[in-house]
Amino acid sequence: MTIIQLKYAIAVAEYRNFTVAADKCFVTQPTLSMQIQKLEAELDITIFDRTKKPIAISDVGIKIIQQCKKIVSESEKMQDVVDQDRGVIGGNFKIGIVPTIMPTLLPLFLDELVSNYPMLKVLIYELPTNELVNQLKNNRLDLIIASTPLEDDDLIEKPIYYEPFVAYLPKSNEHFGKKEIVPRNLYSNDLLLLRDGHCFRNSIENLCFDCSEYVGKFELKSGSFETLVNLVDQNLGITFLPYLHTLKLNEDQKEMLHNFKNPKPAREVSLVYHKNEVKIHIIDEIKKLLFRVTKKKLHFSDVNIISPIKNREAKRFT
Amino acid sequence: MTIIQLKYAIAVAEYRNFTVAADKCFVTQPTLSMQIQKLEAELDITIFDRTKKPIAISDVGIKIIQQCKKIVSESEKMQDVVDQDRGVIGGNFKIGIVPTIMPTLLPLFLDELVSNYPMLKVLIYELPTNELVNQLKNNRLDLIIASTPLEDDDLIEKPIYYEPFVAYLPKSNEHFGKKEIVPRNLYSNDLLLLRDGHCFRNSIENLCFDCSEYVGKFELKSGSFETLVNLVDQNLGITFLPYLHTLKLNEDQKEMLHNFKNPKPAREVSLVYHKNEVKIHIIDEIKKLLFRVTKKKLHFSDVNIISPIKNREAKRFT
DNA sequence: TATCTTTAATAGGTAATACTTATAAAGCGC
DNA sequence: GCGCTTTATAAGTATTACCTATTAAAGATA
Repeated sequence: MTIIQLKYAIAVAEYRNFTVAADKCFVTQPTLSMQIQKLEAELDITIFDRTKKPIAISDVGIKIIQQCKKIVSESEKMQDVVDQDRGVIGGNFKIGIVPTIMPTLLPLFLDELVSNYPMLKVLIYELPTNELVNQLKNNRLDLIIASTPLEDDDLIEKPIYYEPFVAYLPKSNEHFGKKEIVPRNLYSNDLLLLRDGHCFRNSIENLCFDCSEYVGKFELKSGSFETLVNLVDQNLGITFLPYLHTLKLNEDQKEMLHNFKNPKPAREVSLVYHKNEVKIHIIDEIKKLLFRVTKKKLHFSDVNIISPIKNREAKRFT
Repeated sequence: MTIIQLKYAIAVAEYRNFTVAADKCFVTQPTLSMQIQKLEAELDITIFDRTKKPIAISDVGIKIIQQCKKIVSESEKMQDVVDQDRGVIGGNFKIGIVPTIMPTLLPLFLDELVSNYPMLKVLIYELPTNELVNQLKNNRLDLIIASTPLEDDDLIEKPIYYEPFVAYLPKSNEHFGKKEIVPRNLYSNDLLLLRDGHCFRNSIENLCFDCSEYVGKFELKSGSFETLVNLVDQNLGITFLPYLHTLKLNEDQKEMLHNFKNPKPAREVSLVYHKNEVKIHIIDEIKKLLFRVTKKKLHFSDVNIISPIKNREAKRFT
């Protein structure tokens, strides 16, 4: 059994086609076919059912391919170990970011990251928190940026900034024009939120309302803050926006923003990575960069940190 | 980079000698030397400092060897995946057992296990709980038998039996001869325990006393229940014995046993394994076997389960 | 210091194997 | 049936993992 054989098997599993897989592996089809045959012979199983179109993977084959991926993934970390020892910032680096953080945070650091480290190939993935954690634990991501705390013993969280929520109220709302808003004074059935599955929704639910039984006037399948803002503008309810999202609003819209009373409700945005992460030196560099670019824009201290996990109390940070 | 190269590197790291390592790998010394050189060249590092006697491992080499072990360990699981699919009970199977469970439980099942499954090579290790958990998480053990709950999200616990504690009191003790004992009526400074580090000690501490500040009359460096029994026989204090340990006492000693009042304090003894364990079908067989051989001897139901983790309350099991 | 012992590296040759190209065979759509 | 696609097989080549024999270097011993 060689690592190359495992890579070939993974390729066939992915492309369901020996010829294409061989091409992607930069070898000829017979070479790949023979190596797969040898692997199957050594393990005394059939991984692929070649009679099916496209090629099917046997039951045991599915488990074998999973194990192959694990081995190949670990073997690819060998170079990372060396790079880390040398302090080299290079190779592939996969960052996952939750959708509610992505649009405002990514533009702040991506350009500088890629130009500072030309050897580094940065791959960005936008996924919900649970999926990010899943991928991180399965070594398909090196780092995630999400709302914390996540309370997972395998993961390390390094908070980058605390981002307060700002209420976005239509002129008709009874609290419009007030200098400071208290979360619990708002009515839950006015509240417009992103679709469920977003950790942002959990945060808001922890903040003031139990929305679990609240169906709402709308079911927002594809949720973006832009949509929510537009709905509020049409007088269909109120919403909460993370502070960074409010910076891009136009002047008319900014008049509808209402700060919460201190301690402001806020989300904690952190770098999260596996405790055994090999590329820790790269994460350190990204952490420094993020600290630098966010501290100009985010300078809030007296905040209540809202957990993205359901039914967790807020923690005050001063 | 081949898996064989990684195995060679691990062997050199273990034996600190190319010639011996080559021998253990069933190849000649030049073969092994050249493969190590190729690995070092590919990674562009030096793993071994050949000028030192015995051979030294470089700083980065230590990390590399760790990674090598991970890859080799995962690659050896490939056959386990196949075996599991076929339901084959074979190959190496490493069981770790805590010292306080080992002497009474192992004789109950080991013989049957090895004779039922002649293809299975069982390796038994006796270690304290924290070390067992550590080895289990690092894939050096397949299964551990320990006092639970351990409260670790990565591990699955399958309770096998509940073993009550029995008080072993000298004739001079004020409770001697009483039909039933209540834990909290005993005095902590009479209590003889095994050395710290044993989870059993934590269990007892959760049971009735806080022994953390209690130094005791003795410091028992090597702790066995036999020693404790002998000390009690010499009127130097009292002790608690797990029920199975009391079965081997002689008639005179059995007179000194005193049952606790229901619900009896008891420890929960479980199979503990990693949630991603590949050899789950072997564990299932062992579980069935253990259920069968222990249910004859252990039939207690109204017990208080004492946690091996410090400062945890007992849970009643009826 | 000279000699012996131990151990790793090197040289040169062989056997195994991973790869190539060319071709055959099988399955599918028309 | 015919052409198209895809995998398996055959035969040859290049690579490489391995061997034996030898050299080189470092320590130990006299």
